[in-house]
Amino acid sequence: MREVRVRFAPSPTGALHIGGVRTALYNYLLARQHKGTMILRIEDTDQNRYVPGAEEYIMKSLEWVGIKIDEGFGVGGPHAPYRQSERKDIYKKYAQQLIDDGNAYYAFDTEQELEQMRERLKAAGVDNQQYNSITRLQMRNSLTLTTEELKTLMDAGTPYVIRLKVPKKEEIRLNDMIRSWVMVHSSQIDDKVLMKSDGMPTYHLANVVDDYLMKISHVIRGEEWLPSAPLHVLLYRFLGWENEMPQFAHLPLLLKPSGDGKLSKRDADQLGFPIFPLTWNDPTTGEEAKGYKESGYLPDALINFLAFLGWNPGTTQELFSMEELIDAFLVERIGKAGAKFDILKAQWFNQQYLRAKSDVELSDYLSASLEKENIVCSKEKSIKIAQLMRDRITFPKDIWEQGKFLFISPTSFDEQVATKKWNDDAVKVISAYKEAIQNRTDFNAEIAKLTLEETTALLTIGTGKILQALRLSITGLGGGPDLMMTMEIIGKEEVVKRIEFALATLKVE
RNA sequence: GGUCCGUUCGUCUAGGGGUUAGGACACCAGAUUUUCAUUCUGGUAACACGGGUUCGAUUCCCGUACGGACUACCA
Repeated sequence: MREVRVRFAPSPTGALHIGGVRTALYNYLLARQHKGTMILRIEDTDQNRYVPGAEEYIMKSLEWVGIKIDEGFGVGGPHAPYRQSERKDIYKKYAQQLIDDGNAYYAFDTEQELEQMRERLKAAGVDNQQYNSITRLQMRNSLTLTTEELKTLMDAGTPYVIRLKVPKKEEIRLNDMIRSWVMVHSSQIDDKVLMKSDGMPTYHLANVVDDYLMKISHVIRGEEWLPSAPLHVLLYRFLGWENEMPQFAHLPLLLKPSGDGKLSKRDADQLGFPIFPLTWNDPTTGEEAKGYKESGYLPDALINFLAFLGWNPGTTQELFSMEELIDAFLVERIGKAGAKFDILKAQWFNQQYLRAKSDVELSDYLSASLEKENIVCSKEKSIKIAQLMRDRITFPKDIWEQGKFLFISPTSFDEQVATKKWNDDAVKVISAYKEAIQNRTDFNAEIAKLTLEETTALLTIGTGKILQALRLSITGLGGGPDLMMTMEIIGKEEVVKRIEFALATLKVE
């Protein structure tokens, strides 16, 4: 196998879509597995769609999920520059070579003329209204114009494009690593524009030229490129690079959760989950789209989830670190069908990864939340809380959000629980219990429990009967983590105060 | 419309000519938790359809249906 060199080649037209992250991931896994090179190339040949900040965003996103770039944009390397807009002259040279060899030609048709052609063909009942081996003979291009006409147009500076001269009748085949042989007849491919009138190449030319020059060994990209892949094969051939042609792998698409179709930002917004790795402030619309990071997803969990969308190791193992993914990854095991995006599964992965964190790490998450709320809390206490909450959380912020009552006394009480559980027995026990713990000089979960048992035994009321009422009086809620530990964390003084407030506020129906 | 690609539980998928079609998420039930969550145990649930080939097809072939992608001087 030749040296593995793969590239991730996004367009800086906005934030990096989650599907793009998966594409980058698969490229990265292959590169790392073979001790190869991961290259980042910016495909910004469409000047109109360039969005400032997008390049920066892409790099930051890849960094966050743990995809390291070995060579390319922002890093440098032997094939710089890695921004296509800075490689104009290179493409021009190869476009010229294609023209010289008779594999491409100049075309002067205006937008209106192209439109007219399509209309005409449509009216004539032709299925394929494209610029091809037949229609090119009726258009204004260097194949139909005389040498003088051509010269006149050129001298006058008439805008033109360079089009590929696709052969009339030929079977073009391509061996895709995921789909095996794909065959397309050349009559189905149109004479694609290679160089635009603004002097920029189109994706097709730039892509093939760069992949060749950068010695790319595998092109792993989205399925949307499959229909034009034969065109790329043709370009490799015309340029004389067929032997250096990379291997192709066209990835199945990420589909929206309900119904079918490509996963879009709109779907994600509607269903309330992120579509971008990092929060993105769209400079054109001014809109802010929350990212996975800011929503509390851990990068490792996201990666694990994404890796399994369209790929699996063939075993029952589900949890994979990046290192394990690198080991296990196999392009051949990538599925063919599109995968629906299921945010619930992503959350499950997040939960798994969150739980694997140490108490100290979890307590750091809590500290971050507390800082925002201007609440001071000792490290020992926050570690205790982390231990208490660890099996109950999906996101880091849950420690705070589900444990607020540890810091804030209730001002209201769960009504349903109050009606059901707040009765004479409960009031009796809780009042006595309050007295009992007030008389204790020391206090912790163990003592809280013993005292409660003593109290209920004395009053001959089952502990279980009043426990929820006690919880209600202290937290205002009907459910939650271990109550004794909760009391220990809250502390005796505060527990007494809360019970007093509950006793004064809650009435027996 | 045309071209290309695809189709196994609701979802992600394993499997592959003869299997009780396996796992995970979700869902439901039971146990544990003096609550809720966790955890554990169990359960519901799938080979799109029609023809071939074959002793036998979910698996191979061909159609059909359905879905998707592409069909720009966008990538």
